[in-house]
Amino acid sequence: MGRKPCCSKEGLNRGAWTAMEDDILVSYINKHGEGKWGSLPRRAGLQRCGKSCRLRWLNYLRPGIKRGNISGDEEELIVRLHGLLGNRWSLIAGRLPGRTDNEIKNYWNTTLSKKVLLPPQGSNHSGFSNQLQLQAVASPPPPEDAAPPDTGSPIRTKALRCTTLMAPAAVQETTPDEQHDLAGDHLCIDLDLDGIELGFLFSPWRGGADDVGAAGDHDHGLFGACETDQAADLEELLGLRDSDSHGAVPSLGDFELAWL
DNA sequence: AATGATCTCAACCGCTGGTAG
DNA sequence: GCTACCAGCGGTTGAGATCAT
Repeated sequence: MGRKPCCSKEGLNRGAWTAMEDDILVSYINKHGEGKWGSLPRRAGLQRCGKSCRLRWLNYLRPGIKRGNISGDEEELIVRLHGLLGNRWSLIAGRLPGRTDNEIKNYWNTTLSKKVLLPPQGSNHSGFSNQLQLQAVASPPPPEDAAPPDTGSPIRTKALRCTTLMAPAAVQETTPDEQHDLAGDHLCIDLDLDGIELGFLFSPWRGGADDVGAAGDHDHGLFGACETDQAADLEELLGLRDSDSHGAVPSLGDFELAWL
């Protein structure tokens, strides 16, 4: 569509950045701020395309970037989020302070994808719990009325329509049988994610059906109806629950913000 | 020590979504 | 509504590092 090809200009530097180029970029951004990547190279006096500058800044030069040594906790978080979100590296990176999407993508492709594909039986030498391995590897079972088997595809995180959000209080007012229904096949949420019902996607995080009867009063999060540690974990993973402030119910707006 | 195989990760490429005109 | 531009995303590449023989 007549789009200007990036980096096609003759005379632009390509490949690895030099220390001097890094200095120029950092000092320019420190002085003028991020943004306007298209014109930044010209204004900063860099022989690079805007995309290259943006990438260099975001993945390497930005303050607060952690490099290397991805911890076990971070690794587990990546696996869990990947099982939920798929290759949405920027979203996953958003839950890992100091990590970039590029780094997580690389780490997944070179290390974690192999680990996760290891058969779960036998020893647990990969460092993941068996449950975690299953969650990461297995696709959730499609709901009966699921639209087209777009299988293996994780959540499409762009919520198109939110039809129902059942408050935990409402759940608690239901009978035990109703609670069972609510927490059985789906969680108490009906978010239409481009044809995919969010509830079933979260179902694998639930414990067994036996857990349902144990629903207590202490969990009041968005996924409170399923009343499992996994649900609580998921809320934290998605930023829907502040680990320090148990009991806070996120608003729908919070929920959407957490996804988008 | 030499050499080929494998791994890692920074950078590039092409595409999409948002938006201003 | 159409077009063009910009920002951002995810897949891929390739140079350098590391490992195995």
